[in-house]
Amino acid sequence: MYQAREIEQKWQKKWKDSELFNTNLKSKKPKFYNLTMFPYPSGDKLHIGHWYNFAPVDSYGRYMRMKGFNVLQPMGFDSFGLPAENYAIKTGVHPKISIAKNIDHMITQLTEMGAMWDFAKKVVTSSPEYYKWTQWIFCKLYENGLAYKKNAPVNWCPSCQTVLANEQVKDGACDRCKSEVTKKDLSQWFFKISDYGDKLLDYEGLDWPEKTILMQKDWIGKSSGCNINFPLEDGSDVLTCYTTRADTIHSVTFVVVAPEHPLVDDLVKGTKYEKEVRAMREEIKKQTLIERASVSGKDKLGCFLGKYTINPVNGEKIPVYMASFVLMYGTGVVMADAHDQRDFEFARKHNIPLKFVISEDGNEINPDDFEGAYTEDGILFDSGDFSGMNNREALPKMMDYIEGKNFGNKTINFRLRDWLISRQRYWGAPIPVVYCDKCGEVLVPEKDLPVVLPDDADFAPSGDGKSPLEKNAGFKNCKCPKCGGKATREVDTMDTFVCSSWYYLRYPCNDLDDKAFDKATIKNWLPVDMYVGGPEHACMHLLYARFINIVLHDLGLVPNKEPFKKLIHQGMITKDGAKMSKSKGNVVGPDAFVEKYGSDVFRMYLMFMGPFTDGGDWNDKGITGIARFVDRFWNLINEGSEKVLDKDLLKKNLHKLIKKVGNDVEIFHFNTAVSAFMEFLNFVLKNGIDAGAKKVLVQLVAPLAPHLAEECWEVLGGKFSVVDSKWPEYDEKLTIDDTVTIGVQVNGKVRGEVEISKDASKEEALASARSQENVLKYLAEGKVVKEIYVPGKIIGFVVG
RNA sequence: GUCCGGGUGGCGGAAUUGGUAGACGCGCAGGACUUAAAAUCCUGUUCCAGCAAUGGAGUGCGGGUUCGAUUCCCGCCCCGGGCACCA
Repeated sequence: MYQAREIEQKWQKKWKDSELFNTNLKSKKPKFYNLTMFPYPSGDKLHIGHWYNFAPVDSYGRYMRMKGFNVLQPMGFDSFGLPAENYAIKTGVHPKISIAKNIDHMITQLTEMGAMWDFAKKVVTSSPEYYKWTQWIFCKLYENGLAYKKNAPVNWCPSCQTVLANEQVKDGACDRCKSEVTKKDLSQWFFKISDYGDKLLDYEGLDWPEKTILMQKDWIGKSSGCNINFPLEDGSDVLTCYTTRADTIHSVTFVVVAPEHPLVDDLVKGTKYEKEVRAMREEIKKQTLIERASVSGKDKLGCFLGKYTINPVNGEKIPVYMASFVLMYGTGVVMADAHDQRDFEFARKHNIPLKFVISEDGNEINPDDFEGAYTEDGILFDSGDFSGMNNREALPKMMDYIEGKNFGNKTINFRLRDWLISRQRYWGAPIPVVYCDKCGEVLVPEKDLPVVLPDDADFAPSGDGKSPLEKNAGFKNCKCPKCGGKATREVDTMDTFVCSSWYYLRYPCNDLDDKAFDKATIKNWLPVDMYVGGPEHACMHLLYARFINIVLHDLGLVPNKEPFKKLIHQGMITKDGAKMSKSKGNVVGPDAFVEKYGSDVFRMYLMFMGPFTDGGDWNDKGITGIARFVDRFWNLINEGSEKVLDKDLLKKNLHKLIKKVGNDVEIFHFNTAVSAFMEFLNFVLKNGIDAGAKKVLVQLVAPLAPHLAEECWEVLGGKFSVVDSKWPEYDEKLTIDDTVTIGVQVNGKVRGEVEISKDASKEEALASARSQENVLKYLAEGKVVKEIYVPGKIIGFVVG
């Protein structure tokens, strides 16, 4: 019986004492940066999801180490943020204290996992040594015009009492606490990520899941179209509309302005429409994001602004409206027509005339005969010189025409908004800016960093939307770094996603006190070769980190443009099909299973459950299969019969196993790698195994069951440590069988099977198939009209 | 609404440049060992019929292409995820 707990503790101690996992960054071996998204030290325990994510990453890292790479596999803690602060508000325990305690506990558990974390390089984002450099990065962005403060309607979470970035709002609700998000006009800090749309759309050289790239692309939302100028009839102003559908310009019968557009006030000022428009705007503002989006087209709010404008292509006089369905995207003004469903419905409601310019065959059609918009592509009519053309083919030509006539100009738009990074909360990195009576907004110089977060703040939210630091005079009042005069500090803190957007740069440079990172070290170690984390970060952390890295790259601070070369997402572990959560009370804790079966069994079971990217549903029962496997493995190594029945077959199967396990681990298919071990074990328990094969077997299992392998390796007289032994090689020839068993089909139905040489000729194969009684029986039913032989796959007859 | 994934035994899952569907494990049934139990070992296990050989059905549903389809094509249904007034 394998004494898992005892043996695992023995090796955990030895690994620690020997500093086996402290990566020597200067080694001559090829580097491999193996990274998993660092955990948030909330609660004080690793949950099953952490294990499911981390253990396979470690298995992969161990495999790469045995393949001869100098593997850097660091671990750290994303320790700023709301959970710690909310916990503090609830219990009165300072986040600094609870975070330190949780990190300690998590390190103990992470060690029990038996993973080769390099804790010597750990980062803790809430430590001044770290956030000093988060602030420094803020400064770099500020100095280059990429960080700015502006007053804007922003997402506000009434429950978290803070603003949120667009990326942190899901279905109109706070991504953290699910409260409904409202809009609030506040002065906030932004990072100018919207300038980086095109650079972020360049995925050259990245080995990322298609889906993740697609999600980011959708989020960035590049669209090309043109801005078309519609002069007001009275000549007082010009309305610039953004459209991707310049082909419908001849059907435009009205223009619509977004309610938030400053132009609305100018247009109605001093007219009889002023009062009505103002009331309508208030009503629209009262709607939440969800309401505004859920109302169907014909119920949209809006009204006439009392002005007319001229369609530049045909000189027609058309009315100007304001409506809730127009967003502050593009120019915030759109041209409207019968080829858009929203426009169509809005026009019907307000009795605005409509006309078509596209139909299936180019013959004139009339909106009066239609219930809704005509949104299909087709042939243009009533469109001047473009009549008779396919609308999609005409589109680029019409844009050229519009530009040529000076009616407007081609332009590109992105859906991506600037990243709102200020938070009205205590537990975050202070924004290194002060406000001086004399000098105005002043950036804190590098020599004065970090701006230290005070320990004595009253972290309870004030309820007025202001940061708790507002009331901390010791923090707030300061001297201006420029003139030495009286000044106050910025009291907002940074979004934790800023902290996590550069941590991967810090790990290999963690011993530097005088800079965030060292260019030469970065050049050696970045990009991250393998990055593993949840898919929910596609448009948050993964986008932010790319943005920050690209900025640092553009500033010449980081050699590589992209931070993460290969990306993989782990799936989610559920319980009875439901997401595990404390509130549902269905959380499965790993500790009891580790206690009972040991870490190796537990992590191997998680890997055996299914493909890594799929996740799975937790079931207490299945783990016994892995426990049995480990016991049988242990017994085999210690007392397995060395009397081998078939030496050649043993050798062949061993080489097949080497190939299979290596290939599977490389693509994170741990489930089939474990299956292959079981099959091999079942084979050698019958066939017997020799000492050489035992050693190879132990090496192969080392990435998946590190403690078991280390102990077996010692038993077999191997030199410490097994992870520093060379991964076994296989002979391709030995992995191919000389004979194959293939099926014989008659009219597509399997009627027998034959064992033939792998390179048997068609004649040999067919002859062998005809020797089967059952096959002959079916062949006798008619005349053979076709004979099929696919070597190694199938023999087939078609009987007519 | 739209764009991605996915749907295989009682369960987790294997197998796709079209070629014997169900590897491996769990569970279950029977047997061995034991006074007994646990543990362990052996045998069986997609469903239906049959002692068996074997035959029939079968990879969400309905069609199609093919000697042959879980795999390719068309049309649906269901589940998971992303985006959602972006003009």
